[in-house]
Amino acid sequence: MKTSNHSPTALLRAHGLRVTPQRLAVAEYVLRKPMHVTARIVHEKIRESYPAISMNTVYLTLGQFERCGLLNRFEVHGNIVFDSNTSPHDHACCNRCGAIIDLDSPRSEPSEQAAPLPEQLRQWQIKAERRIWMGLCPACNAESVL
Amino acid sequence: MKTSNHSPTALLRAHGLRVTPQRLAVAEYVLRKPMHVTARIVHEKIRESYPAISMNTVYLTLGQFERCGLLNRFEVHGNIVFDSNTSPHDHACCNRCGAIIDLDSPRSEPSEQAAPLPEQLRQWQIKAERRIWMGLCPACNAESVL
DNA sequence: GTGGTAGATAGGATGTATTCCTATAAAGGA
DNA sequence: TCCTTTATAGGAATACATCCTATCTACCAC
Ligand SMILES: [Mn+2]
Ligand SMILES: [Mn+2]
Ligand SMILES: [Zn+2]
Ligand SMILES: [Zn+2]
Repeated sequence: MKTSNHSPTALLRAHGLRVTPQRLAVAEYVLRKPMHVTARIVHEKIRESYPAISMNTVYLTLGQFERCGLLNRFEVHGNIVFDSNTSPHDHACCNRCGAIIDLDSPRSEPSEQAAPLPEQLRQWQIKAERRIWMGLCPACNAESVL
Repeated sequence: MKTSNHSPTALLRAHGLRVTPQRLAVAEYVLRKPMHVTARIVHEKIRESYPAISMNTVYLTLGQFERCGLLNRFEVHGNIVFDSNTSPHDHACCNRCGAIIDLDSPRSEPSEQAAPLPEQLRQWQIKAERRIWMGLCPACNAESVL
């Protein structure tokens, strides 16, 4: 079993990216498990172990990871969110606390669209479909009743 | 037939908004037909006939219209877009030229969700569902082939 | 009509997320 | 080890949205 192929270092190499401490730190934090992060969150987190990292590097690195297919990007409430779960899925976002959760989409296979492509888009070249439910998460909903 | 009830003036009054020249100008431009506009676009347009209007007033007015249910707000590519088509529908957006089109959703009645509410959201209080297809519109797609 | 008051506007200041620029530093191949 | 290419840090620049406040005005009561 070649675990080296799954290490962050090997992952970077496999995508033609030079292995730098900054990229390793970002990869180890972001790609470890499915998560939703903003550039600011990544910056704050990485600085704990790598205080000199700049915001610019975080943006560049996340953008590269996106271009490599290691991350997806979407927006919610005007913020850019990076998603390390790259399989097709939908989201729900709490309007109050900002929590974002993954939804198990009812798609039988990854390439399948969640919904049939509307008639009007027959001439379009569709790259992505985004679905997001907005509202109050259970915790915030309970608070708002008080 | 009381057409006055459908005039912009009557519309503002019906929603408890004072009738000012600025609000009238915005209402006449934005609520005339279904459209997607940003605050910047509204500002530029209104200034043609009302050069003194400020960006701040445009933001305030659009926000008030939204709270009255006369407009919906969503985001695309980091920009806030106001939609004067307030019936439930989905969108497609061109990644290249930014064009946004309405999609006839396959919803039999306005209150119906376009897709069944996912199991995981049973405890949530959902306020809105957003669906957007991203890609290249026919015109931009043709250009990209050249 | 007039006057008073609550609400609206203009203009500018402020905040914040993202991108751009550039000199320096470092990765990795020869 | 050296060299070339690429990455990084830091700061400037941009762009959008919101906040603040003095002035103005719509409109209601009289
Ligand atoms: Mn996700
Ligand atoms: Mn629309
Ligand atoms: Zn919440
Ligand atoms: Zn286009």
